[in-house]
Amino acid sequence: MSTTRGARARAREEVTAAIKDEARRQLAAEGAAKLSLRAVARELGMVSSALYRYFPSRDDLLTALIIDAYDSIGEAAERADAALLKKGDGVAPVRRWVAVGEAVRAWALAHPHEYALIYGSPVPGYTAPMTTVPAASRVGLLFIGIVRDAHQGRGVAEPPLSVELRPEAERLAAELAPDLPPAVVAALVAAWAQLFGLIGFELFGQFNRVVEDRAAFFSHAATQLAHGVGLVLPRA
Amino acid sequence: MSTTRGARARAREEVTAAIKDEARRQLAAEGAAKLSLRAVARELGMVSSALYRYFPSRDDLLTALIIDAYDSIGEAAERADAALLKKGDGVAPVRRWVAVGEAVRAWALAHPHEYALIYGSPVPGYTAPMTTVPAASRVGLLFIGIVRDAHQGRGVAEPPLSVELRPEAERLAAELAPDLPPAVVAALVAAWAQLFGLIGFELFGQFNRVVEDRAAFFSHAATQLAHGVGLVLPRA
DNA sequence: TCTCAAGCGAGAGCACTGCTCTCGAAAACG
DNA sequence: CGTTTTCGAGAGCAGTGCTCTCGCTTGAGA
Repeated sequence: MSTTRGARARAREEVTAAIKDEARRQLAAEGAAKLSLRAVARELGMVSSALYRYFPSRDDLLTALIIDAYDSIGEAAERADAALLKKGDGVAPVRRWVAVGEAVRAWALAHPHEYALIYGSPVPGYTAPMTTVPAASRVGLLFIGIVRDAHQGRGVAEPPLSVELRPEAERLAAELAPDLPPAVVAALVAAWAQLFGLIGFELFGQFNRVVEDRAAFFSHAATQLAHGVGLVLPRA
Repeated sequence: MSTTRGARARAREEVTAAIKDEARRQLAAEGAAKLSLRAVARELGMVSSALYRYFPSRDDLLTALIIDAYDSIGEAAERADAALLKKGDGVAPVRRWVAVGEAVRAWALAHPHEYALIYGSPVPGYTAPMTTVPAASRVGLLFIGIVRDAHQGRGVAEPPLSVELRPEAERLAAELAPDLPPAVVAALVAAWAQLFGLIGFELFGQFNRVVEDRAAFFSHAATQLAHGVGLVLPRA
């Protein structure tokens, strides 16, 4: 199939991958603002105009990197959860929640510029195209899955829900997890955003000269967030 | 004083202010990435090199805008709190907390690019200079003040605190608010970061196709955050 | 009051960017 | 085999941040 489809197509994929790799290298080294198409081309031994055969613009290259980053952080999160599940079958959902949060944080610390690309401020004029949606959803879906498992195991205490938010909570639940109580889904979405708020503040320097033991701080806060969603502690 | 110090110095301040104003206009219109020194100079009817008499580099202009933005959002938050306090003297701290949160969110929605500048990903080679610290602290200090007032009024229920976080919590309390219990201070710092996480997710598009009634969602989440810090509901 | 250094704007110029267009070679297809 | 598509190279355009030099203006000290 894809091998018979010609050396042409295969070469194209290879060059495309090489461009992305080099771009990712520059991204990690200097940040998105200093990512230069010409520098990428130069490093690859080709001329800048040749690069436009593969990516119609700098923003399209960025978009490709964004999707890859979403997939990378999503996979890191999923692996952390899977590794925990493999250890034993009685894993408390709280532990899974915190482990996934810590995995996300670890990925962010290891790839700060890529994290900034996807969870920081959107770059130029640029609105993320629909193609990024599936990759971007992976971490969120993982959290939903954990809460769902907890709910099926009767491990969820329903969080409070104000009357003002009830309609929105029901809409959220219908769209994201119809099998979960609206109050849980609303709390889940909020906790999801808040978790990334903690990571963003740490990564973007807001915790400088404030929080010192950031790992402990994050784990504690993530645990509290899990409680807020209704995930209860394992019976000690 | 400053008037006798010469028309020279006054002209300098005026030009500096004009540059910042025009830069802020471009920032609001197109974002930090498209802020161009040359375009600012062009709009002001001067040549680009003249601008370097006032700001030694583009990054220095950005830094000035960052400080102004921090001051602006801090002032917006403080005004919201003051306005609430003026209405009556028995204002529940929870209400103040939520009002300040909503003011911060409103400012962010009104100045998305400036918000991205200060709470989004740091721009080029970054490392915010020390000079930004006081302005950057205003919102945080305001939250601390609210919790402190609540504590003096016996309106704080101490949040849970894991043994792992106790040392860090005590350090935080000693540094930020020695008169408050470490558990409260730790929860406060976490809630502070989480609140901006909610705003960032809304502003940077993470809530697109997810949360619809964002105002209600934010108010609810902010209220929950206040409870997490220990601010209790007013006795109904 | 006069003088001279400091402050300032204009202009040219450097190295760099994203992007477009054209041209010739090479590969793929009929 | 010929034709069409694909690709890289090169030149070029408009724009960027930033530096340097050159004169004009202005304000402060002798």
